[in-house]
Amino acid sequence: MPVTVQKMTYSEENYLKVIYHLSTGTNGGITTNAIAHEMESKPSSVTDMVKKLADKELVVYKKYQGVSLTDRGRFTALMIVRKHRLWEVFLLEKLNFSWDEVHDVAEQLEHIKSEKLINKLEEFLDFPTKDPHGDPIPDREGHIKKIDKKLLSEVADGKKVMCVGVKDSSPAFLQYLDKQQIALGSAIDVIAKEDFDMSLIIKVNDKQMTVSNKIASNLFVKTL
Amino acid sequence: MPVTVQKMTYSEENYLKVIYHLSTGTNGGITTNAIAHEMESKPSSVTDMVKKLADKELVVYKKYQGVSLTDRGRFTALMIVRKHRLWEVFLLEKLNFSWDEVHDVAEQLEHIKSEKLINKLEEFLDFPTKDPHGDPIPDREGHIKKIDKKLLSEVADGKKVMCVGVKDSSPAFLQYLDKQQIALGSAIDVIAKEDFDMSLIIKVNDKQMTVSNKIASNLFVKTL
DNA sequence: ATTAATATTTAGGCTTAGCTAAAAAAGTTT
DNA sequence: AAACTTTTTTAGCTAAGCCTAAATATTAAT
Repeated sequence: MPVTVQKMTYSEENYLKVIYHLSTGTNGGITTNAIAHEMESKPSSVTDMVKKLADKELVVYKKYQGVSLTDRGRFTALMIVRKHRLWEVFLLEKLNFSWDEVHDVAEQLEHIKSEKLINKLEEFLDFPTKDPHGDPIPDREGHIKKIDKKLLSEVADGKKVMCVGVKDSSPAFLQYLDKQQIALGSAIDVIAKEDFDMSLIIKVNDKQMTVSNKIASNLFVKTL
Repeated sequence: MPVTVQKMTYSEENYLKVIYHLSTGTNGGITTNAIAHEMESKPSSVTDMVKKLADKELVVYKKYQGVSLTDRGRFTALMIVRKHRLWEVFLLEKLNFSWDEVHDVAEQLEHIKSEKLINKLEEFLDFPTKDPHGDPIPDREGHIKKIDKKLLSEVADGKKVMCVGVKDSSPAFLQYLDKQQIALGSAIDVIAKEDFDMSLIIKVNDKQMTVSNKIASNLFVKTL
Protein backbone atom coordinates (compact mmCIF):
# COMPACT_ATOMS: atom_id res chain seq x y z
CA MET A 1 0.00 0.00 0.00
CA PRO A 2 1.59 3.24 -1.13
CA VAL A 3 1.64 5.99 1.46
CA THR A 4 4.42 8.36 0.52
CA VAL A 5 4.54 10.60 -2.51
CA GLN A 6 8.03 11.24 -3.80
CA LYS A 7 9.36 14.54 -5.03
CA MET A 8 7.82 15.38 -8.38
CA THR A 9 8.24 18.23 -10.79
CA TYR A 10 5.31 20.26 -11.99
CA SER A 11 5.65 18.64 -15.38
CA GLU A 12 5.81 15.08 -14.08
CA GLU A 13 2.67 15.73 -12.09
CA ASN A 14 0.85 16.97 -15.16
CA TYR A 15 1.80 13.93 -17.16
CA LEU A 16 0.71 11.63 -14.38
CA LYS A 17 -2.62 13.39 -14.09
CA VAL A 18 -3.25 13.15 -17.83
CA ILE A 19 -2.36 9.47 -17.85
CA TYR A 20 -4.74 8.96 -14.95
CA HIS A 21 -7.60 10.70 -16.72
CA LEU A 22 -6.99 8.81 -19.94
CA SER A 23 -6.87 5.55 -17.98
CA THR A 24 -10.32 5.82 -16.47
CA GLY A 25 -12.61 4.05 -18.84
CA THR A 26 -9.98 2.17 -20.81
CA ASN A 27 -7.91 -0.58 -19.29
CA GLY A 28 -5.22 -1.07 -21.91
CA GLY A 29 -2.03 0.94 -22.26
CA ILE A 30 -2.36 4.63 -22.95
CA THR A 31 -0.73 5.62 -26.21
CA THR A 32 2.01 8.16 -26.63
CA ASN A 33 -0.12 9.98 -29.15
CA ALA A 34 -3.10 10.29 -26.85
CA ILE A 35 -0.93 11.74 -24.10
CA ALA A 36 0.75 14.16 -26.48
CA HIS A 37 -2.62 15.32 -27.74
CA GLU A 38 -3.97 15.85 -24.24
CA MET A 39 -0.80 17.61 -23.05
CA GLU A 40 -0.66 19.73 -26.19
CA SER A 41 2.89 18.55 -26.71
CA LYS A 42 4.67 16.18 -29.11
CA PRO A 43 4.88 12.38 -29.03
CA SER A 44 8.66 12.52 -28.80
CA SER A 45 8.45 14.63 -25.67
CA VAL A 46 6.01 12.14 -24.22
CA THR A 47 8.37 9.25 -24.85
CA ASP A 48 11.09 11.05 -22.89
CA MET A 49 8.89 11.81 -19.94
CA VAL A 50 7.29 8.40 -19.84
CA LYS A 51 10.73 6.84 -19.54
CA LYS A 52 11.43 9.06 -16.58
CA LEU A 53 8.16 8.14 -14.92
CA ALA A 54 8.91 4.48 -15.56
CA ASP A 55 12.32 4.88 -13.88
CA LYS A 56 10.50 6.25 -10.86
CA GLU A 57 8.11 3.29 -11.02
CA LEU A 58 5.07 5.48 -11.40
CA VAL A 59 4.10 3.92 -14.73
CA VAL A 60 4.76 0.69 -16.55
CA TYR A 61 6.15 1.31 -19.98
CA LYS A 62 7.09 -1.09 -22.78
CA LYS A 63 8.28 0.40 -26.03
CA TYR A 64 5.57 0.79 -28.62
CA GLN A 65 2.96 -0.53 -26.21
CA GLY A 66 1.81 2.51 -24.31
CA VAL A 67 1.87 3.12 -20.58
CA SER A 68 -0.26 2.28 -17.59
CA LEU A 69 -0.09 3.49 -14.00
CA THR A 70 1.49 1.48 -11.22
CA ASP A 71 -0.24 1.50 -7.84
CA ARG A 72 2.14 4.19 -6.73
CA GLY A 73 1.51 6.18 -9.88
CA ARG A 74 -2.24 5.92 -9.48
CA PHE A 75 -2.03 7.00 -5.85
CA THR A 76 0.13 9.97 -6.76
CA ALA A 77 -2.27 10.96 -9.54
CA LEU A 78 -5.23 10.65 -7.19
CA MET A 79 -3.57 12.99 -4.71
CA ILE A 80 -3.21 15.58 -7.47
CA VAL A 81 -6.82 15.14 -8.50
CA ARG A 82 -7.79 15.43 -4.84
CA LYS A 83 -5.97 18.73 -4.52
CA HIS A 84 -7.40 20.06 -7.77
CA ARG A 85 -10.97 19.31 -6.79
CA LEU A 86 -10.70 20.55 -3.23
CA TRP A 87 -9.27 23.82 -4.47
CA GLU A 88 -12.13 24.09 -6.94
CA VAL A 89 -14.62 23.78 -4.11
CA PHE A 90 -12.72 26.43 -2.16
CA LEU A 91 -12.72 28.84 -5.06
CA LEU A 92 -16.42 28.40 -5.71
CA GLU A 93 -17.76 28.27 -2.19
CA LYS A 94 -15.43 30.57 -0.29
CA LEU A 95 -14.18 33.00 -2.90
CA ASN A 96 -17.32 33.11 -5.03
CA PHE A 97 -15.74 32.11 -8.30
CA SER A 98 -18.17 30.81 -10.90
CA TRP A 99 -17.90 27.18 -11.97
CA ASP A 100 -16.35 28.07 -15.30
CA GLU A 101 -13.53 30.01 -13.62
CA VAL A 102 -12.31 27.49 -11.08
CA HIS A 103 -10.48 25.07 -13.33
CA ASP A 104 -7.61 27.23 -14.52
CA VAL A 105 -6.65 28.47 -11.08
CA ALA A 106 -6.98 24.96 -9.62
CA GLU A 107 -4.53 23.79 -12.30
CA GLN A 108 -1.93 25.87 -10.51
CA LEU A 109 -3.02 25.21 -6.95
CA GLU A 110 -2.99 21.44 -7.44
CA HIS A 111 0.82 21.52 -7.48
CA ILE A 112 1.25 23.05 -4.03
CA LYS A 113 3.08 20.53 -1.90
CA SER A 114 1.84 20.24 1.65
CA GLU A 115 -0.15 17.34 2.95
CA LYS A 116 -1.15 19.36 5.97
CA LEU A 117 -2.47 22.15 3.78
CA ILE A 118 -4.74 19.94 1.77
CA ASN A 119 -6.06 18.05 4.76
CA LYS A 120 -6.77 21.27 6.63
CA LEU A 121 -8.43 22.69 3.54
CA GLU A 122 -10.61 19.60 3.27
CA GLU A 123 -11.67 20.06 6.87
CA PHE A 124 -12.29 23.77 6.37
CA LEU A 125 -14.58 22.92 3.44
CA ASP A 126 -16.39 20.35 5.59
CA PHE A 127 -15.23 17.26 3.73
CA PRO A 128 -16.93 17.79 0.38
CA THR A 129 -17.39 14.68 -1.73
CA LYS A 130 -17.83 16.33 -5.12
CA ASP A 131 -16.28 19.24 -6.95
CA PRO A 132 -18.28 21.99 -8.70
CA HIS A 133 -18.50 19.91 -11.89
CA GLY A 134 -19.92 16.89 -10.09
CA ASP A 135 -16.68 14.90 -10.01
CA PRO A 136 -15.88 12.89 -6.88
CA ILE A 137 -13.06 13.98 -4.57
CA PRO A 138 -10.61 11.25 -3.54
CA ASP A 139 -10.06 10.94 0.21
CA ARG A 140 -6.62 11.14 1.82
CA GLU A 141 -6.06 7.41 1.30
CA GLY A 142 -6.77 7.76 -2.39
CA HIS A 143 -10.22 6.19 -2.33
CA ILE A 144 -12.59 7.68 -4.86
CA LYS A 145 -16.32 7.07 -5.05
CA LYS A 146 -17.58 6.07 -8.44
CA ILE A 147 -20.52 8.22 -9.30
CA ASP A 148 -23.45 6.58 -11.02
CA LYS A 149 -23.86 8.53 -14.21
CA LYS A 150 -24.45 8.26 -17.92
CA LEU A 151 -24.42 10.73 -20.75
CA LEU A 152 -27.65 12.55 -21.49
CA SER A 153 -27.23 11.45 -25.11
CA GLU A 154 -27.62 7.82 -24.01
CA VAL A 155 -30.88 8.29 -22.17
CA ALA A 156 -34.04 6.81 -23.72
CA ASP A 157 -37.06 9.01 -24.61
CA GLY A 158 -39.53 9.65 -21.88
CA LYS A 159 -37.07 9.20 -19.01
CA LYS A 160 -36.68 11.71 -16.22
CA VAL A 161 -33.07 12.29 -15.17
CA MET A 162 -31.03 14.60 -12.98
CA CYS A 163 -27.92 16.47 -14.04
CA VAL A 164 -24.95 15.18 -12.02
CA GLY A 165 -21.88 16.31 -13.90
CA VAL A 166 -20.19 17.53 -17.05
CA LYS A 167 -17.74 15.76 -19.30
CA ASP A 168 -16.42 18.90 -20.95
CA SER A 169 -15.68 21.52 -18.32
CA SER A 170 -14.55 24.29 -20.62
CA PRO A 171 -15.77 27.79 -19.79
CA ALA A 172 -17.69 27.94 -23.06
CA PHE A 173 -19.76 24.88 -22.24
CA LEU A 174 -20.28 25.81 -18.60
CA GLN A 175 -21.40 29.29 -19.56
CA TYR A 176 -23.85 27.79 -22.03
CA LEU A 177 -25.32 25.68 -19.22
CA ASP A 178 -25.57 28.74 -16.97
CA LYS A 179 -27.42 30.58 -19.72
CA GLN A 180 -29.89 27.72 -20.08
CA GLN A 181 -30.15 27.51 -16.30
CA ILE A 182 -28.95 23.94 -16.23
CA ALA A 183 -26.99 23.24 -13.07
CA LEU A 184 -25.95 20.24 -11.02
CA GLY A 185 -29.17 18.86 -9.56
CA SER A 186 -31.42 20.15 -12.32
CA ALA A 187 -34.21 17.75 -13.27
CA ILE A 188 -34.36 17.00 -16.99
CA ASP A 189 -37.22 15.31 -18.87
CA VAL A 190 -36.16 13.72 -22.11
CA ILE A 191 -39.14 14.26 -24.36
CA ALA A 192 -37.93 13.11 -27.76
CA LYS A 193 -34.85 12.29 -29.76
CA GLU A 194 -34.40 13.48 -33.34
CA ASP A 195 -32.86 10.61 -35.27
CA PHE A 196 -31.53 12.80 -38.05
CA ASP A 197 -29.00 14.79 -35.99
CA MET A 198 -29.34 13.09 -32.61
CA SER A 199 -30.55 16.30 -31.00
CA LEU A 200 -32.86 16.03 -28.00
CA ILE A 201 -36.00 17.80 -26.98
CA ILE A 202 -35.86 18.16 -23.21
CA LYS A 203 -37.71 19.97 -20.48
CA VAL A 204 -35.71 21.78 -17.78
CA ASN A 205 -37.26 24.05 -15.15
CA ASP A 206 -40.63 23.53 -16.87
CA LYS A 207 -39.18 25.03 -20.02
CA GLN A 208 -38.92 23.00 -23.18
CA MET A 209 -35.82 23.28 -25.34
CA THR A 210 -33.78 21.48 -27.95
CA VAL A 211 -30.16 20.56 -27.31
CA SER A 212 -27.72 19.29 -29.90
CA ASN A 213 -26.00 15.94 -29.62
CA LYS A 214 -22.78 17.77 -28.79
CA ILE A 215 -24.43 19.23 -25.71
CA ALA A 216 -26.16 15.97 -24.76
CA SER A 217 -22.96 13.98 -25.00
CA ASN A 218 -21.14 16.27 -22.59
CA LEU A 219 -23.70 16.26 -19.82
CA PHE A 220 -23.73 13.51 -17.22
CA VAL A 221 -27.07 12.54 -15.72
CA LYS A 222 -28.49 10.04 -13.28
CA THR A 223 -31.72 8.19 -13.97
CA LEU A 224 -34.20 8.75 -11.17
CA MET B 1 2.74 54.12 -13.05
CA PRO B 2 3.08 50.40 -13.54
CA VAL B 3 -0.13 48.45 -13.59
CA THR B 4 0.57 45.23 -15.43
CA VAL B 5 2.83 42.43 -14.28
CA GLN B 6 4.52 40.55 -17.07
CA LYS B 7 5.01 36.81 -17.29
CA MET B 8 7.60 35.72 -14.77
CA THR B 9 9.11 32.39 -13.89
CA TYR B 10 9.10 31.03 -10.39
CA SER B 11 12.81 31.69 -10.17
CA GLU B 12 12.65 35.26 -11.44
CA GLU B 13 9.98 36.00 -8.87
CA ASN B 14 12.14 34.65 -6.08
CA TYR B 15 15.09 36.78 -7.12
CA LEU B 16 12.93 39.85 -7.32
CA LYS B 17 11.49 39.22 -3.90
CA VAL B 18 14.93 38.77 -2.37
CA ILE B 19 16.19 41.93 -4.00
CA TYR B 20 13.16 43.75 -2.65
CA HIS B 21 13.75 42.53 0.89
CA LEU B 22 17.44 43.39 0.76
CA SER B 23 16.56 46.83 -0.58
CA THR B 24 14.38 47.89 2.32
CA GLY B 25 16.67 49.68 4.71
CA THR B 26 19.54 50.22 2.31
CA ASN B 27 19.33 52.55 -0.61
CA GLY B 28 22.45 51.66 -2.53
CA GLY B 29 22.84 48.81 -5.00
CA ILE B 30 22.35 45.29 -3.70
CA THR B 31 25.45 43.15 -4.13
CA THR B 32 25.65 39.91 -6.03
CA ASN B 33 27.05 38.23 -2.97
CA ALA B 34 24.22 39.33 -0.73
CA ILE B 35 21.66 37.99 -3.17
CA ALA B 36 23.52 34.71 -3.59
CA HIS B 37 23.70 34.30 0.15
CA GLU B 38 20.00 34.98 0.61
CA MET B 39 19.00 32.72 -2.28
CA GLU B 40 21.37 30.00 -1.13
CA SER B 41 22.87 29.98 -4.59
CA LYS B 42 26.16 31.10 -6.16
CA PRO B 43 27.23 34.60 -7.20
CA SER B 44 27.72 33.48 -10.78
CA SER B 45 24.12 32.30 -10.95
CA VAL B 46 23.02 35.64 -9.59
CA THR B 47 24.92 37.52 -12.29
CA ASP B 48 23.09 35.50 -14.95
CA MET B 49 19.68 36.10 -13.50
CA VAL B 50 20.27 39.74 -12.77
CA LYS B 51 21.10 40.30 -16.42
CA LYS B 52 17.82 38.70 -17.36
CA LEU B 53 15.90 40.88 -14.93
CA ALA B 54 17.70 43.93 -16.29
CA ASP B 55 16.68 42.97 -19.85
CA LYS B 56 13.10 42.89 -18.63
CA GLU B 57 13.62 46.28 -17.00
CA LEU B 58 12.77 45.03 -13.55
CA VAL B 59 16.13 46.00 -12.11
CA VAL B 60 18.92 48.40 -12.96
CA TYR B 61 22.24 46.66 -13.22
CA LYS B 62 25.72 47.97 -13.86
CA LYS B 63 28.59 45.52 -13.79
CA TYR B 64 30.37 45.32 -10.45
CA GLN B 65 27.96 47.83 -8.94
CA GLY B 66 25.07 45.75 -7.74
CA VAL B 67 21.41 46.04 -8.64
CA SER B 68 18.43 48.10 -7.62
CA LEU B 69 14.77 47.73 -8.47
CA THR B 70 13.03 49.79 -11.13
CA ASP B 71 9.51 51.02 -10.39
CA ARG B 72 8.16 48.10 -12.34
CA GLY B 73 10.44 45.73 -10.47
CA ARG B 74 9.38 47.10 -7.10
CA PHE B 75 5.71 46.87 -8.01
CA THR B 76 6.13 43.28 -9.16
CA ALA B 77 7.98 42.41 -5.97
CA LEU B 78 5.29 44.06 -3.86
CA MET B 79 2.63 41.97 -5.56
CA ILE B 80 4.55 38.83 -4.60
CA VAL B 81 4.94 40.04 -1.02
CA ARG B 82 1.23 40.85 -1.02
CA LYS B 83 0.34 37.35 -2.08
CA HIS B 84 2.74 35.79 0.41
CA ARG B 85 1.33 37.70 3.34
CA LEU B 86 -2.32 37.28 2.42
CA TRP B 87 -1.81 33.52 2.12
CA GLU B 88 -0.12 33.54 5.51
CA VAL B 89 -3.17 35.17 7.03
CA PHE B 90 -5.39 32.59 5.33
CA LEU B 91 -3.35 29.69 6.63
CA LEU B 92 -3.33 31.01 10.18
CA GLU B 93 -6.86 32.29 10.47
CA LYS B 94 -8.85 29.93 8.31
CA LEU B 95 -6.85 26.72 8.34
CA ASN B 96 -5.49 27.03 11.89
CA PHE B 97 -1.83 26.78 11.05
CA SER B 98 0.52 28.07 13.72
CA TRP B 99 2.60 31.14 12.94
CA ASP B 100 5.78 29.13 12.54
CA GLU B 101 4.18 26.90 9.87
CA VAL B 102 2.76 29.49 7.53
CA HIS B 103 5.94 30.72 5.87
CA ASP B 104 6.99 27.62 3.95
CA VAL B 105 3.59 26.98 2.42
CA ALA B 106 3.17 30.67 1.58
CA GLU B 107 6.48 30.47 -0.29
CA GLN B 108 4.74 28.19 -2.72
CA LEU B 109 1.36 29.91 -2.80
CA GLU B 110 2.89 33.30 -3.53
CA HIS B 111 3.64 32.15 -7.08
CA ILE B 112 0.06 31.35 -8.05
CA LYS B 113 -0.87 33.67 -10.87
CA SER B 114 -4.37 35.09 -10.72
CA GLU B 115 -5.16 38.66 -9.83
CA LYS B 116 -8.75 37.72 -9.25
CA LEU B 117 -7.74 35.01 -6.81
CA ILE B 118 -5.67 37.27 -4.64
CA ASN B 119 -8.20 40.08 -4.60
CA LYS B 120 -11.01 37.69 -3.71
CA LEU B 121 -8.82 36.16 -1.03
CA GLU B 122 -8.12 39.58 0.41
CA GLU B 123 -11.83 40.27 0.54
CA PHE B 124 -12.55 36.86 2.10
CA LEU B 125 -10.02 37.65 4.83
CA ASP B 126 -11.64 41.03 5.39
CA PHE B 127 -8.79 43.18 4.13
CA PRO B 128 -6.13 42.42 6.71
CA THR B 129 -3.35 44.98 7.01
CA LYS B 130 -0.72 42.80 8.67
CA ASP B 131 0.47 39.22 8.35
CA PRO B 132 0.94 36.83 11.29
CA HIS B 133 4.49 38.12 11.87
CA GLY B 134 3.37 41.73 12.06
CA ASP B 135 4.50 42.69 8.57
CA PRO B 136 2.28 45.04 6.56
CA ILE B 137 0.36 43.75 3.54
CA PRO B 138 0.66 45.86 0.37
CA ASP B 139 -2.67 46.81 -1.22
CA ARG B 140 -3.54 46.03 -4.82
CA GLU B 141 -1.91 49.23 -6.03
CA GLY B 142 1.32 48.30 -4.33
CA HIS B 143 1.03 50.73 -1.43
CA ILE B 144 2.52 49.44 1.79
CA LYS B 145 2.17 51.01 5.21
CA LYS B 146 5.36 51.54 7.09
CA ILE B 147 5.00 50.18 10.56
CA ASP B 148 6.51 52.12 13.42
CA LYS B 149 8.85 49.69 15.09
CA LYS B 150 12.30 49.26 16.58
CA LEU B 151 14.27 46.30 17.83
CA LEU B 152 13.81 45.33 21.46
CA SER B 153 17.59 45.41 21.77
CA GLU B 154 17.54 49.15 21.06
CA VAL B 155 15.05 50.04 23.76
CA ALA B 156 16.31 51.93 26.84
CA ASP B 157 15.91 50.49 30.35
CA GLY B 158 12.70 51.22 32.14
CA LYS B 159 10.61 51.63 28.97
CA LYS B 160 7.34 49.82 28.39
CA VAL B 161 6.89 48.53 24.83
CA MET B 162 4.60 46.31 22.84
CA CYS B 163 5.65 43.46 20.59
CA VAL B 164 4.69 44.28 16.99
CA GLY B 165 6.73 41.93 14.82
CA VAL B 166 9.67 39.62 14.33
CA LYS B 167 12.77 40.08 12.25
CA ASP B 168 13.68 36.40 12.11
CA SER B 169 10.59 34.36 11.29
CA SER B 170 12.18 30.93 11.44
CA PRO B 171 10.14 28.21 13.13
CA ALA B 172 12.81 27.86 15.82
CA PHE B 173 12.51 31.48 16.89
CA LEU B 174 8.72 31.58 16.64
CA GLN B 175 8.41 28.42 18.70
CA TYR B 176 10.67 29.94 21.32
CA LEU B 177 8.36 32.94 21.51
CA ASP B 178 5.32 30.69 21.82
CA LYS B 179 7.01 28.85 24.66
CA GLN B 180 7.69 32.13 26.46
CA GLN B 181 4.16 33.25 25.68
CA ILE B 182 5.36 36.26 23.77
CA ALA B 183 2.97 37.09 20.94
CA LEU B 184 2.12 40.06 18.76
CA GLY B 185 0.52 42.59 21.10
CA SER B 186 2.29 41.38 24.23
CA ALA B 187 3.33 44.18 26.58
CA ILE B 188 6.99 44.07 27.54
CA ASP B 189 8.69 46.01 30.37
CA VAL B 190 12.39 46.46 29.89
CA ILE B 191 13.76 46.26 33.40
CA ALA B 192 17.51 46.22 32.91
CA LYS B 193 20.23 45.66 30.36
CA GLU B 194 23.34 43.59 31.13
CA ASP B 195 26.29 45.40 29.57
CA PHE B 196 28.51 42.35 29.51
CA ASP B 197 26.49 40.27 27.03
CA MET B 198 23.75 42.72 26.12
CA SER B 199 21.10 40.45 27.51
CA LEU B 200 17.90 42.03 28.82
CA ILE B 201 15.81 41.49 31.88
CA ILE B 202 12.21 41.97 30.85
CA LYS B 203 8.76 41.41 32.25
CA VAL B 204 6.10 39.79 30.07
CA ASN B 205 2.69 38.68 31.32
CA ASP B 206 3.80 39.72 34.81
CA LYS B 207 6.59 37.18 34.62
CA GLN B 208 10.20 38.30 34.76
CA MET B 209 12.74 36.68 32.48
CA THR B 210 16.10 37.20 30.84
CA VAL B 211 16.46 37.23 27.08
CA SER B 212 19.72 37.13 25.17
CA ASN B 213 20.79 39.84 22.76
CA LYS B 214 20.11 37.44 19.91
CA ILE B 215 16.47 37.24 20.96
CA ALA B 216 16.18 40.97 21.64
CA SER B 217 17.61 41.89 18.27
CA ASN B 218 15.04 39.80 16.42
CA LEU B 219 11.94 41.16 18.09
CA PHE B 220 10.29 44.32 16.84
CA VAL B 221 8.53 46.50 19.39
CA LYS B 222 6.67 49.77 19.53
CA THR B 223 7.23 52.22 22.37
CA LEU B 224 3.97 53.02 24.11
C1' DA C 1 51.47 52.80 -5.07
C1' DT C 2 52.08 48.12 -5.21
C1' DT C 3 50.54 43.99 -3.41
C1' DA C 4 47.19 41.05 -1.35
C1' DA C 5 42.52 39.82 -0.52
C1' DT C 6 37.87 39.83 -1.83
C1' DA C 7 34.06 40.32 -4.98
C1' DT C 8 32.25 39.81 -9.48
C1' DT C 9 32.00 38.27 -14.00
C1' DT C 10 32.97 35.15 -17.84
C1' DA C 11 33.45 30.70 -19.92
C1' DG C 12 32.10 26.32 -20.32
C1' DG C 13 29.27 22.34 -18.56
C1' DC C 14 25.23 20.00 -16.64
C1' DT C 15 20.10 18.84 -16.21
C1' DT C 16 15.24 19.34 -17.33
C1' DA C 17 11.90 19.55 -20.59
C1' DG C 18 10.73 20.79 -24.60
C1' DC C 19 11.37 20.66 -29.98
C1' DT C 20 12.27 18.78 -35.22
C1' DA C 21 13.70 15.42 -38.35
C1' DA C 22 15.02 10.85 -39.34
C1' DA C 23 14.78 5.93 -38.30
C1' DA C 24 12.29 2.00 -36.83
C1' DA C 25 8.30 -0.63 -35.51
C1' DA C 26 3.44 -1.67 -35.92
C1' DG C 27 -0.72 -1.76 -38.35
C1' DT C 28 -3.34 -1.67 -42.91
C1' DT C 29 -4.06 -2.34 -47.61
C1' DT C 30 -3.86 -4.40 -51.73
C1' DA D 1 3.38 -11.25 -48.53
C1' DA D 2 4.78 -6.85 -50.07
C1' DA D 3 3.92 -2.07 -49.98
C1' DC D 4 2.14 1.75 -47.82
C1' DT D 5 0.61 4.47 -43.80
C1' DT D 6 0.68 5.61 -39.19
C1' DT D 7 2.72 5.53 -34.76
C1' DT D 8 6.54 5.57 -31.89
C1' DT D 9 11.20 6.06 -30.85
C1' DT D 10 15.85 7.87 -31.42
C1' DA D 11 19.20 11.44 -32.24
C1' DG D 12 20.49 15.80 -31.90
C1' DC D 13 19.31 20.78 -30.88
C1' DT D 14 17.56 24.70 -27.75
C1' DA D 15 16.59 27.54 -23.57
C1' DA D 16 16.37 28.17 -18.57
C1' DG D 17 18.68 27.92 -14.51
C1' DC D 18 21.95 26.22 -12.07
C1' DC D 19 27.01 24.91 -11.23
C1' DT D 20 32.62 25.11 -11.05
C1' DA D 21 36.82 27.07 -12.33
C1' DA D 22 39.29 30.73 -14.34
C1' DA D 23 39.73 35.55 -15.36
C1' DT D 24 39.01 40.23 -14.18
C1' DA D 25 37.59 44.27 -11.13
C1' DT D 26 37.42 46.34 -6.92
C1' DT D 27 38.75 47.13 -2.25
C1' DA D 28 41.95 46.83 1.59
C1' DA D 29 46.55 46.55 3.52
C1' DT D 30 51.24 47.28 3.60
